[in-house]
Formats: sequence, C-alpha cells, structure tokens
Amino acid sequence: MSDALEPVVKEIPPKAADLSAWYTAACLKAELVSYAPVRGCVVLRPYGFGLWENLQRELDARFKATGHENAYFPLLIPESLLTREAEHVEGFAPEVAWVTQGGSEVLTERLAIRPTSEVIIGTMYARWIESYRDLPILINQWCNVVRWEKATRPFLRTMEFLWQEGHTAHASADEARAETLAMLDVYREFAESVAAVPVYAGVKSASERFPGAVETYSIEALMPDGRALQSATSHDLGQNFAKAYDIAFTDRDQTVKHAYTTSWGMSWRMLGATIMVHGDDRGLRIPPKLAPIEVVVIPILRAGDERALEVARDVTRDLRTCGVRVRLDERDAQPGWKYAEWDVRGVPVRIEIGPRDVDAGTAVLVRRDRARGDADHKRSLARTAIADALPELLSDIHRTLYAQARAFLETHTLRLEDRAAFYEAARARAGMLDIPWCGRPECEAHVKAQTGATTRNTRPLDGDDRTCVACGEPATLRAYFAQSY
RNA sequence: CGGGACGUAGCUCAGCUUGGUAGAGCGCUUGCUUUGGGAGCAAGAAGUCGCAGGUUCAAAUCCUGUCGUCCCGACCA
Repeated sequence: MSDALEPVVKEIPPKAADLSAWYTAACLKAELVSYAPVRGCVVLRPYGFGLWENLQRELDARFKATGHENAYFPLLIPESLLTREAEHVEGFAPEVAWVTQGGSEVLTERLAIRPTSEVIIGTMYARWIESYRDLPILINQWCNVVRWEKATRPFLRTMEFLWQEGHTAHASADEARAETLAMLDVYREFAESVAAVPVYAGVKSASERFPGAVETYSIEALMPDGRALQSATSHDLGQNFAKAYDIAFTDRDQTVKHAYTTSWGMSWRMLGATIMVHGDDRGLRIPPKLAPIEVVVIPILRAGDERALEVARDVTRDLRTCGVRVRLDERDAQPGWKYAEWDVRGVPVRIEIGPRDVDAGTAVLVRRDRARGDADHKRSLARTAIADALPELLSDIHRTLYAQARAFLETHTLRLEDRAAFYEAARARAGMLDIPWCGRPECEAHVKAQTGATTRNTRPLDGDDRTCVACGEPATLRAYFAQSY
C-alpha cells in the first residue's frame, strides 16, 4: 500500500480508494447513524438528527415563504384505497410493507404502511374540495415512509426514511405545472445555497417517471465516483390522481371539473449526497448552514495553567449570544485527539485557545474546508474580533465547498458527440454525459443494457445538434446520462 | 432478488486447516505524569465464540440448518 492510500484517520479508508467504504465508515465514525437491530434500518443519532433538523428548518422556511402549510396524515393506508390508481399501485407494489394483524386479530382488510402519501392525501382532498374557491390547497408533511428495499445504505437507501412530501391541488393544468416547477427550483436553490451541492434540474424520461405522474422533474447531483444521485423530485400528476380519488370542484362556469395535483419530495438522501460530495480523507466537511455545530472551541490546558478554560467559556458564551451554533469541548482529552475527532465530524470552524492566546488576547481559527498546511488553514485573531469575523468566514467556507463541488461537476460533465465515446464514458462512470437525445425508451433501454447508465434528466435542445448521440436517430432533447445510485 | 465475503470482549480482528484451559491491539475503569494534530507508565474490568440441532470422552474449531450484516450487481427518494 502506498503512502497515498494510507488512512489519514483511523477507521476511515481514503475516499478515492473506495468511496463506498469511505462513506459507510464516515457516517458511522462521525456518529451520524448507527445500524439498528432491524434489517435495512438505521438509528439517526443526535449529530445526524441535527443535520436533518437544519435541512428541515431551511427547507420548511422556503415552503412557508411560497405559501405552503404543514399537516400530518396517517401512516396506514387501507388496501382498497391504495389500489385506485393503477400505475401508482403497480409502481409501488413490490416495495409496500403490510400490516395484516392488530393484536391477535387478523384484519379483514390489509393496511399498507405508506411508501408515499398521494393516496391518503388525495382521499382527504376529495372530501375537502367542493368549489374553485377551495383551491389551491398547498400542504406539506414531514414524515417517515417505508419501502421494502432489498439492499440498503445509510441515508442513500434505507427501508424507513425521513422526508417531506408536498401535495397540492389546483384548478388548472397551468397552475399545477407552475407549482411543480416552482418547487423544483426551491430544491435546486436549497441544494446549492444550503447544502453547497450543485445540481442539474430537468425532466425525467418516461421510464424514470413517478408512477401515476404526467411529468416528473428532478435535481441530480454528481458523486465523486462518477455516479449520479437523484436528490429530489417534483411531480405534475395532472388529473390522474384527481380522477382516481375523485378530487372534483365546481368551477366558475358551474361545471364540475377534476383538480390538477402535484407532489414533491426531498428525503434524508440529500444528506447522503452532501456527505459524499464534500467529504475528504479526514472525514466529513459539513456545509455551515447544515452543520449542527458551526464552531467548536477547544481549550488547551497545561498542568498548573488552566486559564484557557475560562477564556474558552467566555468565547463560547459570546458566540452563542450572537446566534452561532457553538460547542465547547471540555472533555479530558488531548487537543490533538479533539482536532482529529472534530475533523472527522466535519465541524466547519475550530477555535483553539491556549496559554499563548490567553496572554496575547487572541485565538486561533481553523477552517475545516482547507487542507492542513494550506496558507489560510489557520489564522490568529484578536478574541474581540471573532464574533464579527465568523459570519463572513462561514460564508466563505460555504462558497469554497460549493466552488469545489461545482468545479468537479463541470469537469465531469462531458458534452459528447461520438457514439463510441459516449458508450465508453457511460461504462466508465465518467460523469454526467450531456448529449442530444432522441427521447425513445428503446434507445434508453439499449444504453442501460450496454453500460448501466440511464438518463438522469432532460431539457430542451439548445443548439443545432439534431442527431441522437446514442443511436443516430433525430434528437428531440438534451439529456444527461449517468449511472446512478 | 442473483454473485461474493463475514458473524469470537464496546471496536478491528487472530485462533478453525490438524477438536483438548478464550487471545491480541485499540477502547473502557483507576492512579500518576502529560496536553498547540489521535500521549506515556502501572494496575484492573470485560466474551454463554450469532442462534439451533448433530458428531465426539471433548466443539469457537467438524457437519446440517437458521438468522443477520457488509460488499458488488438488478430496482427505488
């Protein structure tokens, strides 16, 4: 094993050597999750839940700002309701978990544990909506769902996962489509400005469409191994669910019409994307806006000189007063040990306060986004200047993480014009392969069979290129192809 | 659901081929010395060897079954 492949951190293998092993070890070692005694399920530990709470807070604020309200619907769905929308049932049937017994009583009708809530929410909307005056309904719920997955990984694919699902009903197709696109853009903006993960937003191909949707949109992020990760979806359900669940209203013209509905969701998978995109050989690098701890303060004590502890407490208190999410690490351990641990856990900024700082009235600020040895990895600052300097420092860390991820995405987005090169790149997981595409399912299926890659999403043609790079037929779209998680 | 690997102390694993008193490192506890990038010494605690059968005088070790986990593929957020 070469030096380059030696672990920098105990128990975490180098990221470039084996992304899967790195990812799993990082999630466990950073204490985000713990495996549960239930197959395919994880425990979200306090630090991991802190990530989720920050995602929730940021995303929820965006939902509220666009006129949505939160509500909560039941976990269990009667089988007879679930089967009303044919495509939807067929799409989800293989992964639905069922409750068949309550206590010792065998149920006369099975109850599905929700894999998603279109059915139960649509049923309620049908009762609530009578008039065009009742529309639109703009509701979101934060909840758990269960899908009987065969193979699982923390955040990326678990049998039970946390997410939010928005469900809206509208009087017109145009309004529903506008809602679908608006929420897609909320997700894109959230990914970039909160998680610092650049994404491509676009339309899913027919084969990748949500079961029962008229059109599905997604944001897609690129992982370091060249595979894409679908990070959120937004569905225009047209009148499919409205017709199946009888969501109807009397319009201004006194005729009864079916509503147009949408649904859109982001799960804790987004956290998995964030972890994979930003992490390095020392562990996680959490973008500041998602970080449960933005700043960790580490006092450096010597025998007979514990002044740093008092100063560190003062600094911590001041920062907390300023609204910074700060943690003072007073544990009885060596500073170097603490540095390594908080590096693994990805805290954006570390403040070191030792005897020299106590004397000089300073503190050392260390950025997690920089490599050790970089010129601006550490800097000494007057203690009175810390609170003022932090907001800009945290912003700069966000910008740095985003810029690095953006650069990776751009250098691994290949606009290909040659069929052989396209197939080779698809097999090699070279990244996002951006090509003019015919849009035909049989073409996509062929690419998938040959290379494992599928369309991630598509957008309108932008140039004169009118030939599908994958098959040579006339092109109708531009598509990103990649292997996916 | 296919292919592969693995279940032994909190963690990572050795021991199994060739059956014969349960091991190491890390971690943990206590004490002292330390503390600006994962400290040192000393003492100590800790495991029904995943589970159930079978073979045997004797099973972590051999056989059968079973449950679970991880990795690689096929499907999903």
